[in-house]
Amino acid sequence: MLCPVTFYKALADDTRLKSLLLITEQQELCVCELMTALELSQPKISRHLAQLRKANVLADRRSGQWVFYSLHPALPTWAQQVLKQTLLANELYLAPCRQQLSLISERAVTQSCC
Amino acid sequence: MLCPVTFYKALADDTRLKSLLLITEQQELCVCELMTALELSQPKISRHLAQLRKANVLADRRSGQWVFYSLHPALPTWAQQVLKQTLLANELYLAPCRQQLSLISERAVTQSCC
DNA sequence: TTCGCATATATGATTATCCGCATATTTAAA
DNA sequence: TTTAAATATGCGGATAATCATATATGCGAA
Repeated sequence: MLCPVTFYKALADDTRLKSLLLITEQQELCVCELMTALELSQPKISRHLAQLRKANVLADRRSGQWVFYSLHPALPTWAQQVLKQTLLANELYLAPCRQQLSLISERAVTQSCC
Repeated sequence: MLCPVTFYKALADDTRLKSLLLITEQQELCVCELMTALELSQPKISRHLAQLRKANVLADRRSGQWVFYSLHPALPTWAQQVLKQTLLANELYLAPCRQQLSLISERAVTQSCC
């Protein structure tokens, strides 16, 4: 059972909120994708993702050397809807991140990964 | 224009979240009502309300010696919906506060105020 | 004007949060 | 088994949030 204030503390940071909204939009992202999308250091991303994991907001799945994060399957419906609404109503907030994300997906066609 | 992360920082504290949800539910509440509803000190309530006021989440209206707080008229629709959804999906979170609130409204019939 | 109630704010101490840096862990490939 | 890539975490140090206490302000009544 997710306490509302715990949930909102998870959203109360720029790095975490952007990560969460990007994951809401893209279903699943790995750490290196978030690193380049947000243009932030690896430990910083990783630490915030760990917080979201501990709060049961995100779930992680390892696939080889990559760890993919997605919304936790047990995340309450109301919390999911809050994320979706925030995403839809704040299109521009994620624009620079999407820009960066699109660059790696192009690169990924030719090169190995992130 | 309200930045999403600013809004969620406003919700990321127990006192503020409960105050906001109570105000969402009751339309308008004064400081002394929130004090007894949350069973917290006057300066503590006042300081958190000031934060919400500065963030343009709440609006204040003075009526004699009382100051009534309500959701800011310019609060974006998405933010209003987030509050409403949180309220509906977390009935029990506010139960003790409502209990305390009902006690003063009974008292208010006979006595002066809060 | 003086008093009392409701509310706001200043101050200093405590605590929580966030960060960079270094290092550990896990996995795949050589 | 050594190496490199991806990810996680330990450890201070800096910054910000929160709190309790004391005090200030604004308003109505006497």
